[in-house]
Amino acid sequence: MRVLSGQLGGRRRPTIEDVAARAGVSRQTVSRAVNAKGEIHPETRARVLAAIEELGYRPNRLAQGMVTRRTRTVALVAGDIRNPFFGEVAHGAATELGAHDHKLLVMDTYEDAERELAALTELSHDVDGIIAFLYHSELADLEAVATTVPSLVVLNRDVPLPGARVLTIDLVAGGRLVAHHLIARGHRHLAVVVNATQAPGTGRRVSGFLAAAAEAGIEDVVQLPALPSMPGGREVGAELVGAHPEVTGVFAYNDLVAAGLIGAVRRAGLGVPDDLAVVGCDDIALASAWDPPLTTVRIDAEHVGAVAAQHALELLGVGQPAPSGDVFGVELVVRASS
Amino acid sequence: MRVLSGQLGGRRRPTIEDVAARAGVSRQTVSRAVNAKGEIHPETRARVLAAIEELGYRPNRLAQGMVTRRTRTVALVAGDIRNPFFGEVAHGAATELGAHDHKLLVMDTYEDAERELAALTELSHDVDGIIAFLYHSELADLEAVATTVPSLVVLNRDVPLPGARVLTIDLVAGGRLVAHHLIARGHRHLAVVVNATQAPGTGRRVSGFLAAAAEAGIEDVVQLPALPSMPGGREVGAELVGAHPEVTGVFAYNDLVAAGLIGAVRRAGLGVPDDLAVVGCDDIALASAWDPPLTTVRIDAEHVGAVAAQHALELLGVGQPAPSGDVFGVELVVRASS
DNA sequence: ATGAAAGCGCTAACAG
DNA sequence: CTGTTAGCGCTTTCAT
Repeated sequence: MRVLSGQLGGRRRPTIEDVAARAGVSRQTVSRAVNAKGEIHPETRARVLAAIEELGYRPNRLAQGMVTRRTRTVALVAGDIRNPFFGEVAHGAATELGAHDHKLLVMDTYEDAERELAALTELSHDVDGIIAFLYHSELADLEAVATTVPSLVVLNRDVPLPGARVLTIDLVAGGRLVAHHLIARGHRHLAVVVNATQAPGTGRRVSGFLAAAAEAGIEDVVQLPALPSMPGGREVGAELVGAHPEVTGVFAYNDLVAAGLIGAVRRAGLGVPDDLAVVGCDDIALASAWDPPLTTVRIDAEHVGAVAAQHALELLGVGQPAPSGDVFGVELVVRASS
Repeated sequence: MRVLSGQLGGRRRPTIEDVAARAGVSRQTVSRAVNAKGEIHPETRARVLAAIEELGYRPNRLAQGMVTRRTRTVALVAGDIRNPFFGEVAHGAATELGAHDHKLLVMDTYEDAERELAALTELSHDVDGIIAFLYHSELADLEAVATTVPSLVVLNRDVPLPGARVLTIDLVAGGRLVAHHLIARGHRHLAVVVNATQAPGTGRRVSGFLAAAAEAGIEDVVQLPALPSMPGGREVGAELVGAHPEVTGVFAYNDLVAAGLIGAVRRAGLGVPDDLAVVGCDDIALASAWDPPLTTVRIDAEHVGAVAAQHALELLGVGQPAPSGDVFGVELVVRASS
């Protein structure tokens, strides 16, 4: 007999069989009562429910999943849950999933190609659905994942994936908005922080920014690769000050990078926005509390998470259909950093 | 008799049986090769591994769990994953768990008593372990959870739970540090934001703060209940300005509350720290980017998450023993808001 | 309206 | 070292 470490008492968890015995019916009848499936006499049903209550019975999800092939679990695969943006997405998704008795699993990729694929591959066998912010996976790999997992929702990757939902945050527009804003304020020497984990010039927000700048006749935008985090922003801020003193306006990839960048720039003795205008992206809740309050591209992260979850659930045949449309709009929130 | 589903349409996921057939051995032998358990001839092992590779076999976690009674999943139950503090904890925990092939589930409680208990009860049947920031559960309920779930790690609740791990972040000391700091700077009229979801005067950080203030002869500390979020901080900031103009120093419960509070206070025309000194708690990564940079109680959230995960795993008999000791130290980081 | 039988895919215990 | 025998707890046919 095995002793389970950490387990206090010895009582075995009641099974459907125990309930059946107690109620004087068969397992199937209990199952019917629990799942409200198939015809069942109200009186029998009441007796079963009473037995369930008395015994404190809870269906074993594993056993259920074994036969239904569902785990009632959806995973969120994102760069780094420490980024409040993903925290907000996770919150929105978890809330929506919870309303339909599903749970949320989180997995960080660090936007690393290998980790991203490993996460998808591993999860695809263990969860009902995956909601993923993807940056590196090859289409062939994604197709394999889409075939394996019952429900796949891809954000930020405009790939053709039949059977999956491909949702887009309109960051091309976001990037354009930032460029227009900076140029309208008279800035001619621009820089943009690009995600160091991605190919140069790639990424929706960056390409939108570059396109709008080019249209305005500004072709020589400085591109600064950085990790999409506060430390990444610090490094790139120092570099900007040292190597590109002519730049007066920068699009900082996201709010975290903006925070680090602003700190570094000030430490070097320059002022924001006077010497350098800084614009972020995401509009995390705290962006308005900074010094200075951050100009940034607003994304309704919780809404994105909730809608992504709705799509995941719809693909699983649970809940109401998700709203139609596959692009989330963004807007520029002008505060004091630019 | 087996029903074959592979012939016509989509390819069926290979099972251990398929691998066994392909390698010309029994299921048990495949199992041994996969789990590196029991003696197995190296040559046989190689053949099995080859078959696994060719078929792209991955063990079904549900079926495994069915017999091992393990899901390889640990849950983090916390107030609100939108709070970057919990994001950092989640990241630390997920990283540690991932290193041992376990996954992290997240569930928010909003620090609501009912949700907290519901989360614990539901999860206790579905995961191997629970790491929980708890605020409301009765001891009897916790004992029931501890009995059900194989591994329970409780943070922030000093309750006797044999078989579980009860870890403490030394927020009593944190609260004392804040009081000493404020008093040393000459503040005599103090306020403290208390968690509106908890009983007044309760909570480690608050009681530490009040105790140290009392020892210094300050008994009439203003207590302001608020939700532990930025909106909560805004409300309480407005209230502070309107109803308690004599207060010159406030301990804001956590960094989010501090952010909201500072915003509200400024909007009312007062200066921080000149008119009001504000101290937060948690030291989330962004606290140093604010206006002004926030004085706060530093908690190494990622470390807390990682160590909590180590305890959870140790209770499950996985990985190395967690470090001894059950209290996480804190320190006061003095910046410019006080 | 209810029950009986047949597994889902895997591992533990015991043979050989 | 390897195979055989039993289930884990549940739902899905198919009877009755």
